[in-house]
Amino acid sequence: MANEKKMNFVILGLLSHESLTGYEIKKRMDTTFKFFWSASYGSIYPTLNSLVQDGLVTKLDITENGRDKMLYTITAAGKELLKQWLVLPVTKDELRYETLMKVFFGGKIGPSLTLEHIHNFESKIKNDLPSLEGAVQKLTEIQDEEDDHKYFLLTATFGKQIYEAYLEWCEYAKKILGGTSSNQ
Amino acid sequence: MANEKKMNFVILGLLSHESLTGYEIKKRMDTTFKFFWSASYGSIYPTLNSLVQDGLVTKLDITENGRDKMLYTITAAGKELLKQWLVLPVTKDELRYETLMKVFFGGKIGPSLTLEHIHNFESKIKNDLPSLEGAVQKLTEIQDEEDDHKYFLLTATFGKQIYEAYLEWCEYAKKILGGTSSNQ
DNA sequence: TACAATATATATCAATCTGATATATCTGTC
DNA sequence: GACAGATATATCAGATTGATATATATTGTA
Repeated sequence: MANEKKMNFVILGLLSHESLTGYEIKKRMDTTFKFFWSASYGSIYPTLNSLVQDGLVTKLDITENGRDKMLYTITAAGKELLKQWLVLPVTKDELRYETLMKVFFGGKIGPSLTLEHIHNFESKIKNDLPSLEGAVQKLTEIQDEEDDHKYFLLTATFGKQIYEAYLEWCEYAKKILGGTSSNQ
Repeated sequence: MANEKKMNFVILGLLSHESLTGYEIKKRMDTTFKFFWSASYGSIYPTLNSLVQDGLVTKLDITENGRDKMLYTITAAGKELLKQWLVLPVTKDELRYETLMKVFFGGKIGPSLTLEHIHNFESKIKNDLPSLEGAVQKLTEIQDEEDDHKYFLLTATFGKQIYEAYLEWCEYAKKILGGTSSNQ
């Protein structure tokens, strides 16, 4: 249990909220989870198959609008295993920023080319920030005390706050690197 | 070139500053790079061998204190390839926080158990913050305009600022989750 | 109406990386 | 002299990515 792969639990978690297809699971990752987790189809589909094999999820072949889909639903055993995993201590929190790596070695290419990486980073953050702000706004308005919304609000707020910190750092970086006229 | 693995360039970058053993490379990752990049021995040693094969790095078998070491040194070709990679646009910046995942699904286990994850997260951040603050302090005092220190300062400052943002979020999370008396 | 572009949907695989494990020597200390 | 901890290298099963392939439905537009 302790060393089972995490993708199992990420998918069980999503399915604990509602039944989904593999494609929909990928979409959730690319939107809701975007800033703290990601996964590729190459891990989602094989994981779903193994979860079915282990009786943690059931697979239903449905046809919608003349299109074939596999709808996955979590079982009681799946819910139980998810809970067991959720209480285990976190094993890894990882930040892997290629931008920071290129900034670290920026002395090899000079301030002007390094600033390009920082501008690209800033653009991506500015592009993603509004959806996080919207999520925080929407979740703040909900008053329901019983629901999961508190937890969703916490993750969205995390994203909003660190993205704002990123933008502050970008301003600082531009000040530090932009003051020089040399390009190499 | 565009799709060569990143570990090549991380190692070339470190070796562009000074010659190192595989063990020392790992140590740099675990200290200096800790908060924005990591690597295991299982990728470092094989990568070093392939870099030697490609003529980007030379390997020197030395004996120090009666102990055998392999010292790796970057070649001119290696320096050139590193520069070419550094100017390429960043392909991926990734945050993968298991803590956030467990907070997101916190409704399944309740506020009390979710708070434990947040406390653990907070402890780790508080433990790592002083070394980042020390690095920022030290690098700020350096006045040398020609050196790489500006770039090191930028990465250290990034770490300091986001770690501070994390701690602010922890306070907020404790307020949101701590106010309830229910434990499930 | 025809066409292109995009979204929906699943599947597979080589290349890569992690985490664990193994082995061996050196250093400090009790 | 026994033990823990640091130094040093190596390998491998299992997990994951990024690319690629295939096929149908929907939407916009000319």
